[in-house]
Amino acid sequence: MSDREITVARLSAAIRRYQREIDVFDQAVAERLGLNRTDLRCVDLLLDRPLSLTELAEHAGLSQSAMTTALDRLERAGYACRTRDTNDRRRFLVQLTPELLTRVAEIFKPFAAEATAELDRYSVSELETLVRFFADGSERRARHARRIRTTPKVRQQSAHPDDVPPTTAPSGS
Amino acid sequence: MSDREITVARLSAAIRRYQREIDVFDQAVAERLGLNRTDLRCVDLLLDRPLSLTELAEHAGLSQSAMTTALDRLERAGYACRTRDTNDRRRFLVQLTPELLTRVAEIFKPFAAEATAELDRYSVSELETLVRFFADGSERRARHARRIRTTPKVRQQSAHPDDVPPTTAPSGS
DNA sequence: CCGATGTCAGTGAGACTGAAATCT
DNA sequence: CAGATTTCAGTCCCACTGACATCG
Repeated sequence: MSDREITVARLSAAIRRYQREIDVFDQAVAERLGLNRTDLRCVDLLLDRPLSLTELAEHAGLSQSAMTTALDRLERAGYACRTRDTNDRRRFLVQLTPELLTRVAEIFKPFAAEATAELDRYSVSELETLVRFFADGSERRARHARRIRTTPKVRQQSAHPDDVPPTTAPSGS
Repeated sequence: MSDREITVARLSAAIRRYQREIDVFDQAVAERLGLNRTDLRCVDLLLDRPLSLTELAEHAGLSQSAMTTALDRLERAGYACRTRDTNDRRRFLVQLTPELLTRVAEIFKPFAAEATAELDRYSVSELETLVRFFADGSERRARHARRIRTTPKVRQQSAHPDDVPPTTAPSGS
């Protein structure tokens, strides 16, 4: 096994662990805020910019009804609010409250400080390598997610022939 | 704004997008396999090695009861099986079936091929930079997840004073 | 009136707590 | 019997579908 192969193997393992720790971390953040993972994902999306309910539902991968109840939860928690769109009075924009922004900042401050300090230990060219890697990885994952969703399933025989073999994805989870 | 600051900002954005695309990708994989996200997480854990039900529950962050029903689903789908532990006949080990391994391989093959080819465009020293970054990030996230879970909440006044202010995390999500 | 936006009602999946069964 | 492992029963949260109200 070459040096390169060894390093690639270590990188694969490191990425796998990284993904798991992101999950653990996000779970801790959600619990601290008293939110479930779905609501936290909505908060993350809203940190970029206010969105209408429909837009939010699409980005979060929820139905409009589910989005309505999720948004009700966020409002009841005092983390978001509906503000009528002045141009189109059917719709509204969802905005995060200062309350939420404050709490998020409190939670992330120590983490962000450490992460920033850590980045000082990387040269600009190393940082650019990282940017390239993450950008490529994002693009590739997005592309293959589409492939996986759209590729027709090969005839797959169930291990339990008495089960109904679904043509479309079973249990629309 | 210095070159470094600009690159750091781009890196932050790239990482944020990366995390979202991982979520989208995992969702597509789960749907293709006919699993929910919880079950997919269990599969991911079992790819490393067989685990007892209790171990699996702990790693997946589930109660033992929830783990039982999740495992029932995986068995019914033909993706996992319970095999008695010969040493301790109370417990069993959960193993993935060849059926599942085949399907996972089919799904990931094009993705993995592309990712491997992409890595050829990085020097060994660049790969080592990536390993360092992911390892540090994992460790930091794990550590701060513990901090977030254990730090006592500062007296936080709810935006809705009529709500019951929970001492522990509400809605045990 | 038609299309778009958001809400409401009813249903089902899945996770939790707590009690029970089985094995060492 | 005590302790560990897994399962069962009942409950609750949350997402979905489909119908409905409202606005442009």
